[in-house]
Amino acid sequence: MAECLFREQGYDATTVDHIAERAGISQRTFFRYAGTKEDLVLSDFERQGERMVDVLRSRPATENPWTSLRHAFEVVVASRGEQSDRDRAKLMYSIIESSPALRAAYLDRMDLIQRGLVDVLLDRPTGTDNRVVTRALVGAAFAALNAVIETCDPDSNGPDTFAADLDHVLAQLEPTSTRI
Amino acid sequence: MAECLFREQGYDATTVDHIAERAGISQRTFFRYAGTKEDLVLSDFERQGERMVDVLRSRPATENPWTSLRHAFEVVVASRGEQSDRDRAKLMYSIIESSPALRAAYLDRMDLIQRGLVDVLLDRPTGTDNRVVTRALVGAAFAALNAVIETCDPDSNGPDTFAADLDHVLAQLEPTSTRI
DNA sequence: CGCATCTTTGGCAGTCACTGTCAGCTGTGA
DNA sequence: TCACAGCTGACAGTGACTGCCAAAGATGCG
Repeated sequence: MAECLFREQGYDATTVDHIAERAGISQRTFFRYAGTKEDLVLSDFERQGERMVDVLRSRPATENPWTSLRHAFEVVVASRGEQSDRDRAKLMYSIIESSPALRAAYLDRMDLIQRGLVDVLLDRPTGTDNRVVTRALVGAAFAALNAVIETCDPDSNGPDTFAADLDHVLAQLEPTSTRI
Repeated sequence: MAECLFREQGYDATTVDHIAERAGISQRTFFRYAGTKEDLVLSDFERQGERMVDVLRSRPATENPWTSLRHAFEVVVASRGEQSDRDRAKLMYSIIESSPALRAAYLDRMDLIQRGLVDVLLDRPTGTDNRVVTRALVGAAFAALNAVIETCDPDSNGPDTFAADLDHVLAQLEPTSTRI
């Protein structure tokens, strides 16, 4: 819906009034449902984040955290299965990148997701209760994920290059002391 | 100046009009100089980022990137030398944490700094020109830095616990293939 | 069906950050 | 003293967002 407008005239140039009019509702109703103009773009990521937390919680507590995080990232990999999904993701990221405020909000959501994952890892009976290192570990894994998302060649992308790239970068980045 | 107001009544509750009035200038002049309300808080970090890029560029191109980044982070360590510096940093981070929008903007600046560091590393004649992995590496190092900043016990902080903590987390997080 | 009640919706006014424009003031050099 | 450049402030406007209230619609019950 609104994505079409964003794609056509850009995120910043599209006013909420315009979106509401196109949707056939009042501006007031728009804000009641969407919460925020940013949420139109970012709510998808938020939902992905929640699923990542769920997946992480479902992993065995004795599993290597790095491996568990890789499984959580499967949520993102899965969201890029079809070509149409990949096109949509590409569009979303180009919209996000087009507006500084939106990109900032996106990074904030990512940060919140990371905090959620950290809490899950700290809840494990095994493993350290070292918040700092766990926070850093999750941040590092996300750095790998975001690097792949960000730098992933947009076009001519084979079906599952994404998963392979992610695995490659995660392997390169795996901490020396993988068992923290 | 404005920090006092932020400390006293909170960031969001302090309007630009209020700040301008306290500074004895018009709102228009405020915006001409400060650019943005957020910049009042974040310009310090921006300057730190530039210095980090300078430091990284001054390191030998053959140096292990992880080590080079640690040297760049010395900028942050140095900015916490005195107790008064640490108090100020604590205040700044509490202000940032108090406003979602401000935290988002902070994360955005951090991201921009990382991109700057990535470009420096990619300019090195030695080393790979693998953007994805380099991006992830810098992100991982920043994850360590931010984890320490974020989780650093605010009070009863010995003089240079910060540097020690940072070294510890960076060591734990150092990628398996430290030489990428 | 009629009525009461709850929810949904829209309009209105207001706040706050931010911008463009323009007119007035200030300082500087000729 | 005059001309010109730069700084400053007032003003009006935009765009996201909120609180408030009244109208409209849906729902339940006798």
